[in-house]
Amino acid sequence: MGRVGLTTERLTRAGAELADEVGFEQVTVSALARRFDVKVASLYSHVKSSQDLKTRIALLALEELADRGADALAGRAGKDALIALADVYRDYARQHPGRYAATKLPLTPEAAAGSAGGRHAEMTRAILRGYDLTEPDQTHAVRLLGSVFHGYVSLELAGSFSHSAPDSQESWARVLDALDALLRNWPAP
Amino acid sequence: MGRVGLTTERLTRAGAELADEVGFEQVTVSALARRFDVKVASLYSHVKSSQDLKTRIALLALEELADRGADALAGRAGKDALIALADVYRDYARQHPGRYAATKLPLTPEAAAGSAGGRHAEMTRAILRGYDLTEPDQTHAVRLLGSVFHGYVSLELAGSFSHSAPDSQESWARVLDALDALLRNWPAP
DNA sequence: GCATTTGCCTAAAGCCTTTAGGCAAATGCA
DNA sequence: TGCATTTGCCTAAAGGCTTTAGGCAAATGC
Repeated sequence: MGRVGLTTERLTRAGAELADEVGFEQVTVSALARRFDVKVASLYSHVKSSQDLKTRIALLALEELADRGADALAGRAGKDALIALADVYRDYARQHPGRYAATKLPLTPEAAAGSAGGRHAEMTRAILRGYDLTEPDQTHAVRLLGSVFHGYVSLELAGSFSHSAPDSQESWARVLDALDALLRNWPAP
Repeated sequence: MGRVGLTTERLTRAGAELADEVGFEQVTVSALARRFDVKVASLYSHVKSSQDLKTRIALLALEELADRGADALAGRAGKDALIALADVYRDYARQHPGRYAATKLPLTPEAAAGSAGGRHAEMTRAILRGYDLTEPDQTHAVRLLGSVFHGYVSLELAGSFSHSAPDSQESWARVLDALDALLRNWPAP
């Protein structure tokens, strides 16, 4: 057999596609080898371990997501920016459920440091500049927004909102309305 | 070897303990067999599969959590109730991380139907009776609260809030203050 | 053109899941 | 109490995923 041209990069991308197709949990070095029609052991020259592969997929997804967020935020402020960033997360999760799941993989401190995690936090802070919050409330608000985005998208993806009225899309819009109202009217301690 | 007294019930409870010790992902039929000092195959008379075991642990955790919630809600209303239920989730997740992770296991529709999931939704609705919301805003608010509880607790458990000031405990309190304010002042569409 | 590097392969060990079939302890019933 | 049945745990075995070691041939570099 000739060479297929395996690469850490290609394996990571293919792993991300595989995750979207079968779920992040089901991403396996074996499945990836099958996809390239190559023996399993061959992959171990390019990724250290199954864990390493998953971490790389997570880092890729975090970067993609941060890139989309940056695009969406460009030129927007206030509620507009809030909705834009929120929709980036939700849309990404719906379009790429496996990759989105990957972003929730617990990272080692070193991996986290080299990840786009910081960019995500920074984007949320950027949104809050359109509101009138000072520290420490700004940090509390960052955490609240992160919780809502992550929580809502996770629950929606798990189907929690799909078996009752009203439509999840409608709740999403109203939840963002509510968050905007809350940020404009943040309670004093 | 004599009989150890394996039971679906005992396996489920031991599985939940194991989950809290090593993580829900690491709960394995093999590990459980080791814990009972019994051969792996023996467990298969009591649980159908590894998936079945995990589902049972998830259902157990959902029940425990609902029980705690019901206790906490008894005799409380308004912000008091909100904080009480929120703390139940957060405390449970901190005391029983493996069980908490189990509650996020995607369930089949049948399993979900027989689960305490309905009680959880009902408890959140009960809290909202202390505020002045009518449908469909009440449902939007239910989804928001669920998202915040789930999202905050997940992120906190993943360590997202542990490497920066202020303390997560403080953010939690202020986030609940903010939610209370929001519910008292829910924006019109 | 030859030496070195690189890429994928075979082999093998270890662990997890799951099914099949067996023996002995517990239980139930005369 | 004695015997039959059920029940509980065991051995055996097959199949899948992970990971390491060592080998050969294609690609690369001088």
